[in-house]
Amino acid sequence: MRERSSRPSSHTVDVVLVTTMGNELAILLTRGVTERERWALPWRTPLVGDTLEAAAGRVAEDALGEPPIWAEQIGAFGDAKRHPGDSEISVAFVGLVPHETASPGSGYTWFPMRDLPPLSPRQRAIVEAAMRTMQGRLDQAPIAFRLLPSTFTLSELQHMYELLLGKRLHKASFRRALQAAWLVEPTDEWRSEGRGRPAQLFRYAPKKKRRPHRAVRFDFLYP
Amino acid sequence: MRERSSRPSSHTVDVVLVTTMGNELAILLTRGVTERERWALPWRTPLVGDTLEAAAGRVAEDALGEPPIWAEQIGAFGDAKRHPGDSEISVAFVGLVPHETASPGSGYTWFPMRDLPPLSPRQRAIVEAAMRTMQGRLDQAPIAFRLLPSTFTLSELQHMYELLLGKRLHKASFRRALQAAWLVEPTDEWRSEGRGRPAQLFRYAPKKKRRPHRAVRFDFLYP
DNA sequence: GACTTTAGTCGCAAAAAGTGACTAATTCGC
DNA sequence: GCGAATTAGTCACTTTTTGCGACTAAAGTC
Repeated sequence: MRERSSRPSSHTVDVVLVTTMGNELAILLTRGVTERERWALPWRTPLVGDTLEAAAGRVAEDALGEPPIWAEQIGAFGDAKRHPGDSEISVAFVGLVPHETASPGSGYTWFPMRDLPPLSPRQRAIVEAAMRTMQGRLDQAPIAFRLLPSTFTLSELQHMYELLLGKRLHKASFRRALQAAWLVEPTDEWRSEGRGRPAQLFRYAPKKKRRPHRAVRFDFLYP
Repeated sequence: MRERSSRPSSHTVDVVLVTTMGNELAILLTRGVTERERWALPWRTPLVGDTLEAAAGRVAEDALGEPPIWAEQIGAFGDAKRHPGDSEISVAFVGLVPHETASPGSGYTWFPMRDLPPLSPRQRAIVEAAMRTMQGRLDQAPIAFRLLPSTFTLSELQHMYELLLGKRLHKASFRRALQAAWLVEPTDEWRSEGRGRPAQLFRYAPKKKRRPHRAVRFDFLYP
């Protein structure tokens, strides 16, 4: 092993772990090791030879005892803003975790997105980017399905999407898009949930689909 | 200044500088400083206190004498794959440069995308990601316009998009999308380009637009 | 003047998206 | 038992967007 490789890393892997808590999104925070007075995203310094993805997975397992059902790199964040671990740059990831099976270890707490404690400027930026990245992936990867049990009602699925996207969806449109994408198939079970008509249970069962063909759309955004 | 900050960085900023050469895309490569036998993406170790964006701009200026007309971070790349500079991770950027005004410094050469020399696995991955990122931004930011002179014909603009996207576009659809986005306005000049009807010159002149409202689309891709 | 070449536009058909309103099956209050 | 309330599921209509062929316009070539 070369000498340079044994030098401590100047970058950390910071992970935004997102889950659903009741009717809103929550992210996992921890009391900073070095700065005990404020909350911070879970992070670690990657081991030598570790891939970034592996390091992110390890952060999640340290915090929750299990890996996220989906994770993706957001990017590298490093500027004048201070980081709790004093690292020069943070390579940030966003990961989704089903709330039922994930039990935070000691020192870790779920915070609802609507009511986050003060974070460092860099970490605030990371959290915002995490939400954008996750929401942008929702219609490109079937990640919402894995936050639900293996069978679910279409209303449950729609509510999951609404929660993750942070906006209401029209029932008929949602189901139409779902059908067009060939993503779910009905089971022969129904679930009666208190009042109202029982709902049919579906399972995630994607079928091959031709790639949609599209030209330029000039969807320029003016924020 | 803290002691830790004066330690050399373990990350580099690698930049994929893209330009148009004749009828195809080209990227800028340089003979590696440490490994002279192979070509590599231009890179540098960011100065202490530098933002990543600033470092990327500096790389471009070192190589071409001017900053890119657009640049965006692709992400951090760091795995088992070897990097010419031996850095643990590379924070990669993609930038676009108009070919006319950019003159590569000594040791730098434009290579057409169709005919790249052997690169390290990590840098190959970076180049591929750079293209995806750039192409994904084309309909979200007016970056193609800045590769053209301040006035241009719509055919020139369409050819630029076709070059960057790597696919043909339908003329009428392209112009319709352009009109809907309120991005260009006609000048009162016309250009006669040899044979064929003279083309009207346009300039980039964006007007405010309401944000398009869209629900979930389930455009899942099966690669 | 006929032909070629490039620019620019029209208009239709098909597909996709937004949305209100309907039917269906259940529980609750009485 | 029966109507109101509640949730599920579907239909039908309208509007918007997209793909694309075909047309007209203005230049050069021979």
